Amino acid sequence: MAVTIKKIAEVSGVSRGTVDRVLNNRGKVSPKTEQKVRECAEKLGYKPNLAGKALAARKKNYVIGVIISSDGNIFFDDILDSIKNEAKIYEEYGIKVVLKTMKGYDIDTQIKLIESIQDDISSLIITPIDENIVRDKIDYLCDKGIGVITLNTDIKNSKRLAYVGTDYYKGGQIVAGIINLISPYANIGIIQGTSKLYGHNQRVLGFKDEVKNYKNLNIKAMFECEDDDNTSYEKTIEMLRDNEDIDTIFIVAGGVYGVCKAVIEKQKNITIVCFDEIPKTIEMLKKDIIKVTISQQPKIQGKKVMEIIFDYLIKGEKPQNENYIIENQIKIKQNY
Amino acid sequence: MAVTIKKIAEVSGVSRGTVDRVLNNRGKVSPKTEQKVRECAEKLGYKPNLAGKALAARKKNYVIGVIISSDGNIFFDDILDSIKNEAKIYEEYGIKVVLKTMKGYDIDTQIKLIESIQDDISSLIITPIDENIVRDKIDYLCDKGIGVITLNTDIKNSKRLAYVGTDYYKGGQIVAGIINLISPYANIGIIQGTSKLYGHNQRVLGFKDEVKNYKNLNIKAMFECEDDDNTSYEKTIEMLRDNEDIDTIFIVAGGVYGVCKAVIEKQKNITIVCFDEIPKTIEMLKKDIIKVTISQQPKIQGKKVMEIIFDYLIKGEKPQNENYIIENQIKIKQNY
DNA sequence: TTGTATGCGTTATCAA
DNA sequence: TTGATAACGCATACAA
Repeated sequence: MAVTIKKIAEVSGVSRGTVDRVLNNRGKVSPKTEQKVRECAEKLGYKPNLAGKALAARKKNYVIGVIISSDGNIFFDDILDSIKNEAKIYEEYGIKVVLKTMKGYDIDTQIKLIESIQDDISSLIITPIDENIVRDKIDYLCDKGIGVITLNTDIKNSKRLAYVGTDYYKGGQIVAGIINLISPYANIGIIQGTSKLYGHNQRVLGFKDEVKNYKNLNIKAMFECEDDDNTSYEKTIEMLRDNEDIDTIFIVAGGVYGVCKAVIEKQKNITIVCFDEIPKTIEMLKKDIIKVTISQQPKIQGKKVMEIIFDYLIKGEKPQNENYIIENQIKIKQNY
Repeated sequence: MAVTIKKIAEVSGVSRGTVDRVLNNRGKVSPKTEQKVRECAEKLGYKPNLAGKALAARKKNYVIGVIISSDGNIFFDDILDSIKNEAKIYEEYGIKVVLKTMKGYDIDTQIKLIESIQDDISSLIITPIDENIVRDKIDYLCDKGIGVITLNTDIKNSKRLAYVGTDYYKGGQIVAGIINLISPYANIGIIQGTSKLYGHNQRVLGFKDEVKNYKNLNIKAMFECEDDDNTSYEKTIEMLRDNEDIDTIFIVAGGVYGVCKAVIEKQKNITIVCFDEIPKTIEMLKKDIIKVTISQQPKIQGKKVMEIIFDYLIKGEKPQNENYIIENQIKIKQNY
C-alpha cells in the first residue's frame, strides 16, 4: 500500500494534522516532532496523492484568469481553442476558467481587463504587453499571491512564474537555415511585422545573425507591414520593383497573404518562407506559393500553459522551470 | 456550486447509491427511477469530478503494463524516458506501472512477456509484432477487459483500443517533399531498414508515391541494411560505386551513421535525409553531413499514450479516437 | 503545540 | 430494488 499522511502519522506516532503541518510548512510544530515526522516521511518515501489534493482543493474554488490579445488576430484561434478545450478538463476538477480577449496591444485596455478580474482569480495566464505599467501590475498580482504565467509573449524582469511560448530568436535562425537548404545563393527580402513587438524583432535578429554564417545569402531589403495584408501587398510590390534580384522572401509575422498576392501577380518564381498556420497560409502552401511555414504549435502552447497552472494550483509548488519553450516546427505542404 | 452526484440525489429524491448505479450503468434500478435520474442529471448538466473518481479508484489498485521492443534500439530511449516520467505522475494517483523491455521482434518472447504480466495488469501498452499470434493474444486480453493500446507500431484488425504513433506513409511523403525543396533534380538512393517491418515499408511506399509527383526526382537504387550501421556502410559504398549519379540518399530507418561514414569517405556532396534524433544523427546534422531529419516525437508519443490510458482507467470510457497520430517533425541543424 | 472531526465527489459494501 | 455508510488522501476549522 502506498504511503499516505495517515500512514506517516501512525508510524511516527503523531496525528495526521501534525504531519500535514510539517509537510506543508504551516509552522506551529515543535522542532522535535517536526524532525521525527520529516525523517519518517523521507524514509517511507512519501509522495502526496494528487487526487486527494485535487479533491480537497475543490473547497478553494480556484479560478484561472486568461487574458489574450486575440481579437482580430486569427493566429490565436488555435491557442484559444486549446485553452477552452483544456478548460473543460480542468472544470472536471472543479477549477473555473475566466477568459477575456482584447484587440491589439493597448496598455490601458489590458490593465483595465486585469483589474476587472483580479479580485476573483487565483492565477492568471496572459499575453502581456511589454511595458512597465503592465510589468508593475503583474508584480502586484504576484505579491498578492496570484501566480502569473506569460503566454506566447514574455515580459522580462517581472515576477511571473514562467513563460510558455516559442524562442523567437531561434525561429529566425531556423528560417535562415531553411532558406540556405532551398537556395544557397539567395537574395532575400524581409517583410517584417512590426518593430514594436519584441518577438518580431527577435526573429529578425536571429535570422540576420544566422545569415552571417552563409556567404551567399544576401539580405536586400526589409519593410514593415504592421501585420496587415494590404500593406504587405503594397510593400512587396514596391520591394520587388526596386530589387529585381530578390528571389526569396521571409515573412516575419502577419500579412502573409498580401505578400503571396503580390508574388502571384508578379509571376516570378520566388521562394517564400513564413510563420504560422492560418488557413490562408496553408492554402498558399498547398498551392506551392509558400515553400515552408514555421508553426509555433499554438495548440501545444495552450495545453502546456494550462497544465502548468493546474500543477501550480493543486500542488502549490512553483513551476520547475522559468521557461517552457515550445518548438518552432517546420512544415511543408506534405505535412497537411 | 458544481453539480455532483449528491446534488442529483437530492433533486431527484433518491440516494447517491442509486444515482451512481444509473450513471454507471450498474443495473438493478427500476426503469422509472432510472429515467428520473437520467433526466435530472441531463437537466443539471452533470459532469463527473475526475479527482473524486481518481481518489475512489485507488481502491482498485490499477496497474499499467508496458511492453516495448527497446533493448538495443536507442531510438526508444526517449519513449522510455517519457513513459517513466509520466509513470511518476500517475503513481501520484496510485496507478502502478510495470515496464518490460525486449530485444527485437521475436514472437515467442513477446507472447511470454505478455503472459508473465497478464494476470496483474488492468491495461497494456505495447509495441506489437504484427503477427496473428500476437493479435489473438491482444484480442484475448481485450475480451478479458484489459484495455490495450498500441504504441509506435500498430496491429491492424485487432481489438486494441487505440494506436499512438506516427503516420509512416506520410513520413515518406514528407521526405519526398523535402528532397524536392532541397534539390528538385535529384538522383536518389534509398537505404531501407527492413522490409519485415510494416512501418518501414509504409515509409518507402509514401516516398515512392510522392516522388511520382515530381518529374525530376529519380529513384536509382534501394538497399536494405537491417537497421545495422556496418551493413548500411557497406551497402552505401556499393550503391555509390554502382550509381555514380546518386546525389541524394534517403535513410528510411536505422543505420544512419553507417551511411554517413560511407558518404564522408567518398567525399561526395550528397544530400542525406533520414529519420529520428539519436545522438549520432544529431551530431551528423550539426556537421552538415545530414541535411534534414524527421522526428517521430518519441517523448510526445510516450506522454500521449499514458494520458490515454489514465483517462481510460479513471473515466472508464474508451478513447474517443482509434488513432492518435503524432506528427512527423522536420528538423534541421538550427533546431538544436 | 497537538489532536480530532468533517468534507471534497465517487464508489463499494452491507443492510433493508 | 433501494438506502445508508464507510473509505479513498488531503486540508482545515475547531477543540484540547
